[in-house]
Amino acid sequence: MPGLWSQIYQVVKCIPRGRVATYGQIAQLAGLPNGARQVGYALSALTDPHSVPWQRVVNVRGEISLRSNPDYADLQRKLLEAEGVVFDCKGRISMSQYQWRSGCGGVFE
DNA sequence: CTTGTGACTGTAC
DNA sequence: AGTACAGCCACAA
Repeated sequence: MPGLWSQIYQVVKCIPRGRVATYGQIAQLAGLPNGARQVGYALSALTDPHSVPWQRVVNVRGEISLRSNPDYADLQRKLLEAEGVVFDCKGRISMSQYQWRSGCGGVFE
């Protein structure tokens, strides 16, 4: 039985390439309807960034959040652009166009 | 157990 | 559009 954080990581891994998801969305899919902050905390505590597409997680406004590491924010944007995600002049993503619509195999739908 | 902190979100001004 | 505040949850001290 995986813990809540493992559940969060699992959901993040389900985000398809070229798509993004919000913290609240992931929280809900992971079983934490009000745990958006916890999702951020889980990602900040990520010990294995290599196996989790954390770059596909953004806030509900379509912006990159990263508070303590603006350095990583730049990396996140680069990675997303490499996947085909386009940022507008204000550094935001068109969520209506890129937000991931859950479809992890049937359970989440 | 209480307090502070954080990669969040929604409402109000 | 931006700023301020208040809920929210898990973790460290």
